[in-house]
Amino acid sequence: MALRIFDTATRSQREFVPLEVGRVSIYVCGATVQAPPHIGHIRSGVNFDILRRWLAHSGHEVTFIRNVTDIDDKILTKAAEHGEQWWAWAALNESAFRSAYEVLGCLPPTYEPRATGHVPEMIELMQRLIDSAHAYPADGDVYFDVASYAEYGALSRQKLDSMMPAGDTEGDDRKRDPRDFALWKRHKPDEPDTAAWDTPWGRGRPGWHLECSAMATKYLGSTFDIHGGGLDLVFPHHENEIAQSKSAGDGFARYWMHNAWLTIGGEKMSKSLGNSLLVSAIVKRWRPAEIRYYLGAAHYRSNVEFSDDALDEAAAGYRRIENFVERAVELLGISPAGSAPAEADLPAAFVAAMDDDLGVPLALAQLHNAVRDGNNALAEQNKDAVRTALAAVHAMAEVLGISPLTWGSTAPAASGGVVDALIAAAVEQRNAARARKDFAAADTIRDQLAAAGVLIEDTPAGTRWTIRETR
RNA sequence: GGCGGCGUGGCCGAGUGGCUUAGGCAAGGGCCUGCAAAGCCCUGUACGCGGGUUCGAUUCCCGCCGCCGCCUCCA
Repeated sequence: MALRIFDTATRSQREFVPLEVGRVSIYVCGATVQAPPHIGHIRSGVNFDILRRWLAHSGHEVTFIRNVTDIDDKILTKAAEHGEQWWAWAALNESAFRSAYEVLGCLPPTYEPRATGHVPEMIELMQRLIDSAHAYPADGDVYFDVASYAEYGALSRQKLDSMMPAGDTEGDDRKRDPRDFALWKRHKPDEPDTAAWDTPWGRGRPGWHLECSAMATKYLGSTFDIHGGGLDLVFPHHENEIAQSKSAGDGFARYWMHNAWLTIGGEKMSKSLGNSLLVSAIVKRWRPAEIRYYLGAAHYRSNVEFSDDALDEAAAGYRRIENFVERAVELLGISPAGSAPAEADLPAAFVAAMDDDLGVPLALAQLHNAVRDGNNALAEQNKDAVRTALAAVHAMAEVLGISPLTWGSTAPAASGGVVDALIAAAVEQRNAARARKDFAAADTIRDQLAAAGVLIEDTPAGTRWTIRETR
């Protein structure tokens, strides 16, 4: 059975068949770097990272492009507000985005192109559109002639006639039709000189939609497999990309995937609503692997309502997996840093769940079942069964990007020799107290260690201890 | 006004015309433990409201209510 994905264009599940056997090309709309990332942005990153991992795991060589929109109206205005050059402001936020993706375990894109680095490609695309009468220059602006593309509105199922009248009125006096959208915006006197590039139609800067069409086809070819992004990009952004690229004669994306929201108080988290929770704040309260578990656990097309309790719960779920893995590694004597177990065949139910439009919730249930099997094996000290379970757990978790073996743990050895020695000494004293049945003394030591963030567990194999970050 | 999504047990969150009613978290009971912790076993009995179709609907159809998204920058 092969992967089936829900294609926004058809509003139905379609079997995924790549253009070229064994290779997959994916373009995901990344950030407009006008502000630092909030966790909703990274949810999208995690969702598409899981897609990518699943495709890679099922034997595809994946080319994954995530762009950076580093020039637009808001970048200019926000940079000005902060007294920064627009390019410095964009670079600052771009690096915040990149590190947020990285911190939460998203594999780096194959290429991460910036809009400002692809002006020649955009000019070339505009020229093709003008030559074929799908676009027209108008006093320094260049507009796409929406009426020239019969399929306009097909992706979003919008009819031009029934759209709200308001919309983007900028340049209305120069547009042939108020619904035409800007491919290129002429330079305005109050904007920095550095934010303008020369074109055959005058100096100016790219419109939002043009860059993605230009960059997607540059890196992936005129027809590619999957185009992704957040649900809010369906209209107008993706609709406009399709109009541009197909009018220019490109085949463009074959499947469209859109992730739903991280909501807060029932509403979409967004920069403009002012209800954003920045990644930089969240990572101070939960470990990255726990946040990753939280963001990835729900189906990508479901809204996820943010709450502290929900994140605590996700953290508990992750720790359940982590506890098993740590104890299994101890029993088997594998060094956590080094030799990960050989990859096991994934359980059929896990594969079936993932193939069903990335059914992570059901796949995660399989992972937890394997953890339970592993815990039972651990209780019996059955090394072979533990090894099997560990391999399965790691293999499944790795697809989801939440394997404790990859994330590393708060394992004792990581804390350094001196701390290790001190804790070991305390544990030794406690065990001596227990041996002479002085439980009051033993419990005092345990409480003191707990206050310092060291948790003690007495197991059949002896006392083990772990350091847990307190928050 | 147009287009679209959602409403499941204490909570998060899957799923399905009946059959075995996911998984996690929390709760209660038990096992284990000096006591814990971790873990394991057992328990809860849910599908917004009103109709309809059906032998049977949470699942299909119609209506209603509520919430949310897009149509303007937005993952």
